[in-house]
Amino acid sequence: MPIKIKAYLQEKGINPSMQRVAVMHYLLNNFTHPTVDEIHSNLSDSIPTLSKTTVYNTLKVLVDNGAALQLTIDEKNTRYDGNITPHAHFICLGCGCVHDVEPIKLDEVSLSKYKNLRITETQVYYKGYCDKCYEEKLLKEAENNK
Amino acid sequence: MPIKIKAYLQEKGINPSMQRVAVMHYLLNNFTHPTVDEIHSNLSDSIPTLSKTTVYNTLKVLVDNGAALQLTIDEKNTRYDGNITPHAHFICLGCGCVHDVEPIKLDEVSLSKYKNLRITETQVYYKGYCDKCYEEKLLKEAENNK
DNA sequence: AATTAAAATTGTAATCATTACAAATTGGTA
DNA sequence: TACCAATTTGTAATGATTACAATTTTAATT
Repeated sequence: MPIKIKAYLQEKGINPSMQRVAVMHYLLNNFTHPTVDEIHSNLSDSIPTLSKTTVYNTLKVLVDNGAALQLTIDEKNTRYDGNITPHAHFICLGCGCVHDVEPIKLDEVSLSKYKNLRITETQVYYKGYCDKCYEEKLLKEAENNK
Repeated sequence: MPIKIKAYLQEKGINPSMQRVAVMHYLLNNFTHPTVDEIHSNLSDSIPTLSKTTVYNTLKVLVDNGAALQLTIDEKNTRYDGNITPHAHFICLGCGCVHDVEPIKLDEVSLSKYKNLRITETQVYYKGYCDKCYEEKLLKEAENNK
C-alpha cells in the first residue's frame, strides 16, 4: 500500500517523503474529511516526531499539486479530502460530520454566459442535519415548547 | 431608504437598531461581498463609535434570521452577502474579488437519494481568475519561461 | 418625568487556527 | 566524505474571531 502511494505522489510531481506518504495514506483511508489536528494527532502515534507545521506544509503541497482537496465547508477548521473525483459535500450543523454526496450536475449552459471568468475549481456544499442530529433537534424543540 | 430597511429587518424578526440598519444598508448597497473589516471601516466614517464586535454581533443576527448569507469562499476572511436570493459565487484567485453568478440549477434528483440528510442550505462556489488577473497570469508565466 | 429591566453596544482580553522563519535534519550526488 | 537542496521541525508571530463584563440605549410602566 505505501508503495502505491509513493508512486501516486510521484505521478502528481510530489517528492514522496515519509511524512507526505503518511499524510496521503491517512487521507486515502479515512473518509472523515479530517482537519489538520485530526491528521496530526492520529499520525503522531506512528510518527512521534511529526510536527504540525509539516502537516500544514504537506497538505499545501498535496492541494497545490492536485492530490487533495481543501474544503471550507466547516467555518471552524479547514478540512481535507483525498478523494479528488468530482463530488459535493454535506456538513451536519449538529455534530459537524462531513459526508460526500453525489457529484452534482451543474447547469453549465447558464455558466457559459461568464466567458470572462476562467473557472478552475467548483465546490458544492450542503448544510443541514444528519438523521441522528435531526431527531435530537426535534426533541429539544419539543422540550422548549412544553 | 433607511425606513424600508427598518421594515425589512422587522419582517425578519430583527430589532432594527441604528447599527443593524447601517450594516444591512451597507450590505444592500455594496456588492463586494464585504468582510467584517470592510464593513467596519466604511461605516466608521458615519458612526465613529461603531465597534468591530458590534459588526460581528450584527452579522450573526442577520445570518441567523435569514437576512444575509455567510460565505466561506475566501479562505482568509468570512464574507457576507445581503442578496439572499439563490445564486452562486465566483472568487478570483488573483485579486480576491467575489462576484455573484447565476443561480445554479442543481440536480435534485440524485440528491433525493439522501433522504436522511435534512438540507437547509446550499452553497456553490467557483474559483478561478477574472479577465484582468488571467491576463496578468499569462504575462507572468511567459516571463518565467523566457 | 422618573424607574426599571431587558436588549444592544462597546472595549478589552483571550482563544486558536494558521503562517513566518530560522535552525536542524535528511537525501542524493560529486 | 563533503556539499547542496529539499524537507522537517519548533518557536514565535499574526490575525480573525469569540468571551465577557461594563456601559449605554430602548421601551415599557408607574
